[in-house]
Amino acid sequence: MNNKCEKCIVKKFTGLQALTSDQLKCISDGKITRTFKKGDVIFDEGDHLKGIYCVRFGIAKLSKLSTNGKDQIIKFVSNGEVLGQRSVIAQEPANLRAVAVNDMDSCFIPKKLILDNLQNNTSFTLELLQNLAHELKEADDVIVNISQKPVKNRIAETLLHLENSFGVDSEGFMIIQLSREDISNIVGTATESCIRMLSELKKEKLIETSGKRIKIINRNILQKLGEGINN
Amino acid sequence: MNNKCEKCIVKKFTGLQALTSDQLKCISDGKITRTFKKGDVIFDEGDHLKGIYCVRFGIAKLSKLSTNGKDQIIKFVSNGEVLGQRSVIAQEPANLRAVAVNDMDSCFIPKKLILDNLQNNTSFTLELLQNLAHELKEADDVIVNISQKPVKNRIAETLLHLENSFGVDSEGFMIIQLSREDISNIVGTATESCIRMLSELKKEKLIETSGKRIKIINRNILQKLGEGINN
DNA sequence: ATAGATTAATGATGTTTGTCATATATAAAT
DNA sequence: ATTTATATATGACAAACATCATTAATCTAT
Repeated sequence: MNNKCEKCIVKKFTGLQALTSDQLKCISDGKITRTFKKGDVIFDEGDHLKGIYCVRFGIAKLSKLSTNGKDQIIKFVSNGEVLGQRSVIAQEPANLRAVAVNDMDSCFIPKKLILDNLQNNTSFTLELLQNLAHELKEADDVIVNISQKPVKNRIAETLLHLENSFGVDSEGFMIIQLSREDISNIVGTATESCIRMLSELKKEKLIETSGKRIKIINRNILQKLGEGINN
Repeated sequence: MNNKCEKCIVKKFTGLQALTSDQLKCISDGKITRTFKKGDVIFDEGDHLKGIYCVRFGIAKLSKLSTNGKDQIIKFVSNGEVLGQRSVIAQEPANLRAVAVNDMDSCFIPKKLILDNLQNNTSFTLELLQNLAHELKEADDVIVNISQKPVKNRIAETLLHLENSFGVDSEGFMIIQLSREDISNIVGTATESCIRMLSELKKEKLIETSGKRIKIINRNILQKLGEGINN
């Protein structure tokens, strides 16, 4: 569905730098791959990352533990997108925890290679810059939404966003399957509140559910809700 | 107080690129300066920026209008820091609005010069990359705080952060003076709620106020509040 | 210095959201 | 297949927060 491998940063810089280093060649041949099972911690807050992960297949969630014990989900990363680049670029410990939402295949790119390329490969660096610029915009938008919209509206928006990012199966159910707790940790609310709102959306015939599976029925009204329009 | 001009990105790249272009020289001589008065809009959401602003003196706030009519403040920018780089780098319209909190002097750097340097000046590009990486971390932290901590705790944290960023005068009052509405737009709450919480903090002898001026008295307890510890 | 406008403060009240308790459904393990 | 654990659902209630109304204080302009 969402096969963005042509956007994968690995391809970008293998193509651009014409394989000057052995390491680079090694990676482009796909030799350093890492697989994770659903629930595996890819890296944790405070970890010193030895490289970045390019997701070949699967979905990871990035989250951060709050002092109140809740684990706020910041964003999801999937096919062709990259995990851990901020920490490696800034040469700082990871600010977020990365956990596999599904079974996951990734390509591991050692830190050294990244840092070498930062020095020598302008196209690569510019690509990263665009990446961070985009992430920053998204983060700012999340700040506005989360602080100013009520829970129900945030859930509506989250559902649309998840459907849009990861697609639906043949029956129209969203591919990504999250626990109610995960959803509540995206919108920043109590799990019970999240469940209640989903029930409401169900009663209002905007969504359907079947276990963890969620199907969006009335995209229009959900959209309006997401934009903060309540009736 | 907070004279970070040695960190100013202008100095960074004038120093590093040894003034190869006339434009560059012109800027480093401080010829293209722009001043703003308190309340002036430097740029607005959706504007196509023709360059970035390096703040020489003063403070600007970056905010974004929510669908509920509230103007969420995302961050402040002051001496030696840069405004508008994300939009120029990404070559996108501004995602945020920038308004002068004080009278403000800035150095305007035309877009063309930035983009040229992105192609040719690795050190400059790396500097920007570090910048964005840092901003992204800060934005992620804000997401966690704003979604998981109660208003009072967020206000405590905000006050400490503002004092820390902009310093205090000889009497110990914070240099930056914001309206109650501005503070409420940082923490994402109603103005009245914000005022009530400030009154509470005053009763608890954690802060003192005199008009818009705020002085922090008990830094320790405020710090604990900011960390989410409520007694 | 005074009038008018804006901002701050506080009370009363209603809404939203969180917490705790408990029931039901679903998944996992033996 | 049956038990055990875990996730989902819902009710009852409490806490946090928003909204509206009103008064007090501060700022601005003449």
